[in-house]
Amino acid sequence: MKEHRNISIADQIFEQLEKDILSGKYQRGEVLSELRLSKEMNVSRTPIREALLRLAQENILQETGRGMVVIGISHEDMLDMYDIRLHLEGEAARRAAVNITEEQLAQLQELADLQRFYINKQGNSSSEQTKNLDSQFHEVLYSASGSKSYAEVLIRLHKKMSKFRMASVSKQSRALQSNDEHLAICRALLTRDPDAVEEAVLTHVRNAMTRMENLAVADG
Amino acid sequence: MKEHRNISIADQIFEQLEKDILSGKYQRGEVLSELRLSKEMNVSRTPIREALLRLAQENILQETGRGMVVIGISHEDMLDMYDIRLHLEGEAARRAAVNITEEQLAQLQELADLQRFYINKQGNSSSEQTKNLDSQFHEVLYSASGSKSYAEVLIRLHKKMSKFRMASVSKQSRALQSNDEHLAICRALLTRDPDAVEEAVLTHVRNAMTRMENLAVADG
DNA sequence: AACATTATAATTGTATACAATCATACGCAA
DNA sequence: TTGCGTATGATTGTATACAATTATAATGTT
Repeated sequence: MKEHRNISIADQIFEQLEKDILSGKYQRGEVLSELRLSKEMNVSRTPIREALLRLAQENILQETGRGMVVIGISHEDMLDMYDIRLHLEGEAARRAAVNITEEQLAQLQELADLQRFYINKQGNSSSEQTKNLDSQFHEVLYSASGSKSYAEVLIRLHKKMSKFRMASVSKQSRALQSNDEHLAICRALLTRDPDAVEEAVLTHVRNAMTRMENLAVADG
Repeated sequence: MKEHRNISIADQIFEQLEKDILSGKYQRGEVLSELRLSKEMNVSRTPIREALLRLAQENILQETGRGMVVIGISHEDMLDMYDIRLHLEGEAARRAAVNITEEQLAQLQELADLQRFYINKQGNSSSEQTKNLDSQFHEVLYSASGSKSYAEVLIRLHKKMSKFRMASVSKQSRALQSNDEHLAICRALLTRDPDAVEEAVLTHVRNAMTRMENLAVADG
C-alpha cells in the first residue's frame, strides 16, 4: 500500500533540465527562456516554469530580470559540499546511532544488499538503479538521526551531489567500494556505538571525496 | 543603479503564508488548498501555487496527494539548526577571514552601523527593518567565505530561522547585544585572523541560541 | 438501517490567454 | 553615417479554462 505519487510533467522537466545542465548541454551563462524550452520540449510553459523555479531555488539557475541564466555546479562547489558533509555527518551519525529504529536498520541493510546485487549484475541501466539506491540509503540514514533539520540539509546536499555525479561515468570497482562502506555503516549501526558509526560514516564521505578527485584527475 | 527586482505577487504570498504558518494562524496538520487560499487572498491560483511549492521545498509544507499540509518549524528544529550552524560557521568564518574583500568588509560595517541606528531609534516598524539588516549582514558574511556551497547552505538556514524569530517578540536589549556581536565580528575581520573571526562568529551563534532559549522559557 | 453504487463537488496538473515590461531593430532625420 | 524615436517582438507574471482524478454526498436496494 505504497503512496504512489504521480510523476508530473513538471517533475520530469526538472530532472531532464538538471541533467542537461550538469552534463553540459546547456552551458554556464546560457539564458533559458520559458517559451524556448516549452517549444523545445513540447509542453506548455506551466510545468517548465515550475521546473525552472525549483532549479533556481537549488542555485543551479539564477533568476535575472529576463530569463534564467545557467550557473551549474563546479568542481570546487563539489569539494565544498563534501567539506560541509564532513562537518555535519559526524554529528548526524552519532545521533543515528542512538535514535535509529529496527525498521530503519532493516531498510538500510536491504538497500545495501540490493545495491550490491545491481552492481554485480552490471546491466546497462543498472547504474541508474545503483545511484537511486544510494540516494535512498542516505535518505534513510539521515532520517535515522531523528533530526528533521539535519536530515533536510543533508538530503538536499546529497541529492544535488548525486545528480552531478550522474553526469560522470561510474566504475564498477568504485561502486563496489562505496557499497562496502555502506555495509560497514550498517554493521556499525548494529553496535549502537556513536564512535563506531561516526567513524564509518566519515570514512565513507572521505573516500567518496577521494574517489571524485581521482575521477576528476583521470578526466583532466 | 541597483537591480530593482519587482516584487511579484507570488513573492508576497510566499512571505505572507510563511508568516501565517510560523505565527500559528495556520495550524500544524491543517491542509491548505490552492483554491481556498486564492479566494482568501484574492489572487489567482498561479501565484498561490508558486508560493506553496516554494514552502514545500523549504519543508514548511508537505505535499500530499491532495493539498499541502502544514508542517511548520518546531523549537527542536530551531535548536538543531543552531547546532548545524555551530558545525559550519566556524569553517565559513575562517575562510571569510582570508577571502573577504575590502568592499564586503565595508558593507558589513555599514550594515552593522545602520542596524544600531534603527535599534536605538526603536520606531514601531524598525523591528522589521532591524531583522532585514540582520539577514543582509549574514548574507554578506557568508558570501565572504568565498564558497558558494557554504554560503548557500548557511543563507538558507539563516533565512528560515529569521522568519521563525520574526514570529516572536524581540526585545531591544537582545537586539543591542546581537548588534554588539556583529560589530565584534567586523573588528575580528579587520585583523584577518582566522582564529579571531571564528571565535567572534561562534560566540554570536552561541549567544543567539541562548537568547532564543531564554525567550522560549519566558514564553512558556 | 446498512451497504453499495452512482453522481456531484473539490482539487490538482496542464494549457492557454492576456497584460505589462523591456529590448531590439528598423526607419527617419540631421 | 550616426543618433534618436518609435514600433515590433520577446519575455515574464498573472488569470482563467479545461481535463483527470478522487473524495464526498446522495440515492436506491436489501
